Formats: sequence, C-alpha cells, structure tokens
Amino acid sequence: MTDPQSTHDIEAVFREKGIPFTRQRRLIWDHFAGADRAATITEAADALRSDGVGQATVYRTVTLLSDLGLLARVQDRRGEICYTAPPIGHSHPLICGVCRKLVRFEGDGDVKELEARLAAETGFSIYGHHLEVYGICAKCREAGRG
Amino acid sequence: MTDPQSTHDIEAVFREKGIPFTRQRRLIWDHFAGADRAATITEAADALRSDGVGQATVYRTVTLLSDLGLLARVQDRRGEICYTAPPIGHSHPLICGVCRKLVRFEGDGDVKELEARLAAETGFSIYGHHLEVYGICAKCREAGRG
DNA sequence: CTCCGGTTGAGAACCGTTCTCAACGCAACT
DNA sequence: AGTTGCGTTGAGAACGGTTCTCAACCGGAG
Repeated sequence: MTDPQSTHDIEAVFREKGIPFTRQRRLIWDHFAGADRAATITEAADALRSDGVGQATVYRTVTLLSDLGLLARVQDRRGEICYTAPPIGHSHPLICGVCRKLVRFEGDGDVKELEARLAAETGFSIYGHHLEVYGICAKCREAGRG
Repeated sequence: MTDPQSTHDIEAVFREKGIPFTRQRRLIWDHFAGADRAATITEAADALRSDGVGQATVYRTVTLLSDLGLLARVQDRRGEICYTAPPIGHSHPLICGVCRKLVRFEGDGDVKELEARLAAETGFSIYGHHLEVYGICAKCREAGRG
C-alpha cells in the first residue's frame, strides 16, 4: 500500500516536462489527490465550479493527468467511471462499491507470473493488465449499505 | 481456457427465467458468441441492421445479457468499450489491443488468494474483481500493427 | 379469434464529452 | 512598464453514444 503522491512531487513532474502547473490544474489535482475515495469528473467539476474552474478544463486536465499516469480510472458498483490518484509503481485498487473508498495494494508478483505464463501459451506479447478488486468497506457494511 | 456457451444453452437460461428468446435476441447473441473477438455495440447494431434489428434493441439486449452474466465488458487499447461472450465459470480475458481477438484464461487461484489476504488486511468484504490482460497477438505483431 | 403483456423500431430526448474560439495569463524579451 | 507569443482557459455549441417514448407488433393463453 502506497501513499498518494504529494502535490509537490506532481509539480516537479510537470516542470520536468515543461508543462505549466496552473492554478486550475492544482485545484483539480488536489481534488482527486486530496480524497481517499475515487471521484467522477462531474463531481470534481461541480466542486470546483465556484473556484472558477470550467468543466472543459476539468476534462482536459483529467485526460492530461491520466496520460501522465498520475490518475487512474476505476469504476464503482454501478459502473460509474471515477478517477483516483495515483497508481504509483504498480499498485492496484481495492474499491468500496458503495462509497468508493479506495485502498491500493501491490499484487504485481502474482500477475507478472501469470503474464509470463500467458505469453508463453498464447504467443501474445503482453503490454499491460488491469486488476481491480471490489468489496464493501467495513463502514458501509455496518451502516447496512452493503 | 473455456469454450463459448452454445446458443442452445442460452435458450435454456432464458426459458428457465421465463424470458422470451426472440429472433432479435438470438441474432444479437449469435453476433457476440459467434466471434472470437470482442465487438462494440455499434458494430453489432451496424451488422444487424439489415436483419431488421433496431439499435435500441441491441442496447437493451446487451444490457439484458450482461445482467444475466452472459456477456462481459472489456476494452481495447483505445479504451473503446466492447462486449464478449461468455465469462463462464471464472475466466478472465486476454485481449489483443489492436484487433481485439480474445483468449480466455483461468487465473482464479492466484486472485482468490490475493482476495483473502486483502479481506484480512483491510476489513473489506470482497464481492468481486476484474482482471484483464492486454497484449498484441502474434498476427498483429507480424503485420506490424503492434 | 381476441386479449394481453412483453418486445420491438423509429425517432426524440438526454447527457457526458469534445470542440471552437475569443479572452486571458504568464514568461521572455525589449 | 510595454510588447510579443504561445499555451491555457471558460462559455457555449456541437457531437455521439445511450436511454426514453410511444405506437405497432408478436406470440401465448383463454
């Protein structure tokens, strides 16, 4: 389990690539990185509207952050697309399907082994995988929302 | 690696639940089950239009089949949502990100173990997981499309 | 044959996402 | 400070995929 990357680190990533880290981008990043649960783009846009961040900018920035690998896409039990930061190294999300609380874990050993086996068996050259585990967190279960 | 469920079996599933297995539903099912690669809803609708299947029906039927667990949602390398039949037992898809050819594999042993560990560590009650492996199949690689 | 409930197709409506474009912000340079 | 230039931004239009509406249709039960 890893900690979210701090805003400070992110600024460095942007600077390194020569991409401006604007006020809007900071706000959007903070919205996702500052939460321990995944959020939808709509939620972020709603929350940041009063800060003068347009929804087009939220979409653009989420795409940008995703491309940089700083934001990962997950989905809750109803299939809604949410984003969460950040998939450092190679962790995977364990998501509460109800409140979208998110815990990251490392499960790469298991999967790497599997990938090697599959490559040998199928002739595919593996370039990635996607693993999400879904559950109901203790809080939601106790609240009877499970 | 498992074989796709035959149309015959599917009819039984429908009958059992008292859901009519109509001409349109058969055509839609055949479209997904008869291919060894995942297809989008749009593709299915285009292919079946000349058979007199409306796109609303394709959407409705795909939702129905998904709810019955007879169709699984996957995505190609560009993030496009595709559907493929069927995830029998508990197999996972290995998808060619280029042509969407699909090979199913069993990897459940590995994951079940992981799930137990996570449940113990986090207090979540795990209800499911989602594992997809992405690669480029030999044919696409040779064709230089990788 | 008639009824009746579920299914279907066409098209409208909806909604999330992307595009367009003028205004803006900011750094570099004068 | 003023100017230039370029990337970013916000508002709103456009777009495209998905869902909804509703009348017509189909097939089984009576």
